[in-house]
Amino acid sequence: MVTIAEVARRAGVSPSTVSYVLSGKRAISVETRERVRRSIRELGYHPNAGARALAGNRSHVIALMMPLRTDMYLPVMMEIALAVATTARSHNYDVLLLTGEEGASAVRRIADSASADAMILMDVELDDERLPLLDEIAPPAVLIGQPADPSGLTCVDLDFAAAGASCVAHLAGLGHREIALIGEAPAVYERHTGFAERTLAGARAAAREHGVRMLHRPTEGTYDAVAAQLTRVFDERPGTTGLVVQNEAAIEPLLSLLRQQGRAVPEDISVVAICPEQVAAQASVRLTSVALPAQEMGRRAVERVVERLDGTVQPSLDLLAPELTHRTSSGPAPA
Amino acid sequence: MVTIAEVARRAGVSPSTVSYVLSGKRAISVETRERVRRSIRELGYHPNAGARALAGNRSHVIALMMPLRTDMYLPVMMEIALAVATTARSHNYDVLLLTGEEGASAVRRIADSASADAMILMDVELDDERLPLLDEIAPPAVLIGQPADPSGLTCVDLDFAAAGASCVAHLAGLGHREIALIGEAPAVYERHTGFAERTLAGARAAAREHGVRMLHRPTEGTYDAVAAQLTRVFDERPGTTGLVVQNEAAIEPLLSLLRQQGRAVPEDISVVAICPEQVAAQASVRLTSVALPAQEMGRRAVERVVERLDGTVQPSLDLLAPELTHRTSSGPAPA
DNA sequence: AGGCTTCATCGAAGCGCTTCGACAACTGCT
DNA sequence: AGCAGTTGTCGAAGCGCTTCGATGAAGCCT
Repeated sequence: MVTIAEVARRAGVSPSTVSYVLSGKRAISVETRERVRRSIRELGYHPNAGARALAGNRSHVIALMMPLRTDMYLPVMMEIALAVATTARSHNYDVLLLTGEEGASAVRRIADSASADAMILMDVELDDERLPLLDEIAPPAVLIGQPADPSGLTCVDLDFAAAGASCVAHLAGLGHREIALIGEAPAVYERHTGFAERTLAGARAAAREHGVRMLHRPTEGTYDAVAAQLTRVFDERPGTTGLVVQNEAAIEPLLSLLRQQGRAVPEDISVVAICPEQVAAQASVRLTSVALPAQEMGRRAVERVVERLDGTVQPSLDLLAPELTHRTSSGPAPA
Repeated sequence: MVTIAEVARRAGVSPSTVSYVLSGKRAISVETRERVRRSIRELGYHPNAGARALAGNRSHVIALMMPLRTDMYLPVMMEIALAVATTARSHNYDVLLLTGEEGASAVRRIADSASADAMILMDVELDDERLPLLDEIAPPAVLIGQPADPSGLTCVDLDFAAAGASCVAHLAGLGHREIALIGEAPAVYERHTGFAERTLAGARAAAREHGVRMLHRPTEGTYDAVAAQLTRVFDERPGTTGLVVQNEAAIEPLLSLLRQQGRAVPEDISVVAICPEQVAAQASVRLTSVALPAQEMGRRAVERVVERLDGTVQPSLDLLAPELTHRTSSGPAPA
């Protein structure tokens, strides 16, 4: 194992000088700096992480806590996690992956053991059990998602209310007067998941504003469940000409069912989805959609973390504006 | 911050005694042990990770390296990652998440800085650039996937050759005589990804053995690409009555297309997939499938790591036997 | 009873790094 | 010429833990 002492010896300086070259916390002459750098390169030196954490009081690690529920959105979560990890690396942090399984106690453990300098909590729920703990611990936390009361917290999230509204506005602008929101599984609403409720609220408000009638139908992602909900929609509101879908699993079944029923997209019925770009672009119909900017959220979360870590910025709510991309699944309402 | 010294003082013992209670490396009387434990509990003590790593020469961290390519299988990777993390926790390890982006140099960095006691490499390719490095570093590595030459390495993987074979055998057993393997994207084969090639080889061998004719058609996961490949299959071999699908993205488009073409599943055509259980069970037709045991692989990988870490076991190739579940998408070949 | 083990505990060293204060060598004033 | 300030470097302390050797007490044998 290569130590800082060996690097120092080879460069003809003291260990502390090497440390200062590495951290830049004191001025070092150009020649010395270069000599040290060369020595580091030639020996392939990487500072011992434990020693560095102990002496420096920072671990150079960001903890990433998965949601308590991992029954859904695996791809989205993975995308966020990858974005967090790569962005973190670009700021010289590593990422510790914590599962929801350990629950709130993981927050305590990581904080107490100084395993991480900061934490990112994914997919926080409106009333997340981990939140009260955040006040009691030293390392700053950034939330992906939005709890009921985000005051005093640093949050990054898509503005789901605006996303719901923009889907409705899009359809209204195309002349649709009766629409339905095909939502997440009922369980998601029952546990008051923030993003689902905010999307719904945003959509309802927009519907009111534009004088559009809107049904809300939560659904499981299975083919049969989607079929049942779709039938209900058209039974109750035969004049429905627009669908907003916020349920990744339901998308393909839905398109497939419409095809089977002889309802052409977008001639007879328009579909707007709230889902990852990739899903929208790869679906059997190229879907008009509001993107779920997973990567962007991961990236921003890390940037908020870094800011908190090396400046004294205020906690803030960072809502990404939804971007609706018009593809081929939506068009003017049939006459 | 609570230190071991405080725990010791409160329990009326020396710090070293507390350490021995924690590690169990020396005999401690029952009363002392209990007193120390109580003290730990009451103070909410968690050992400082950095100090522990430095003094003990083990970080209690397992590094999980994502594949170099992350363009695919995000849900599967996420499942593996979650299984790795939870299993690791149950053995008192944390997991450091490394992206492929950093490439092979991440192996060096983690080893040199002693950031992890072991590493798990996901989705290794036949000729993975990270492999040569593994010989040069101290921490043991476990691979998920199988390189060209697995000798001397500890690997965990589904037995894809057997998986391919069992799909073909299943169809052959139902009387099918002409089948097609709808595979991953061409790029996957071009870069010689192990699992895709082994599946193909296994399927081919089984086809030969059972006297079945088999076409192999790699395909992108888009609707249009699947449609094109499907057309080609039925043009070239109108007698095709069985499909093996190894391409998650292609599944729904495929089922949807068959429906549109008026080919009933499984009356006219049988479909067998190699995909995660959940996908097979939630598809628009309940698919006969060989499961991709993501969780099991993650779990096993950690167990191999732990074995390597605290015993001296030999490197080994751990191939999971494929399990084919018969659902409603496959049946007797039409007369 | 004296010497040997065994058991339970302690004290101190040291893991590799960061950081603080000290200091020598310059610089630029007056 | 003499002094204050600046710049570049060093030595040493100390971060909180593990572990090694030492030690005292207790139990066992002859």
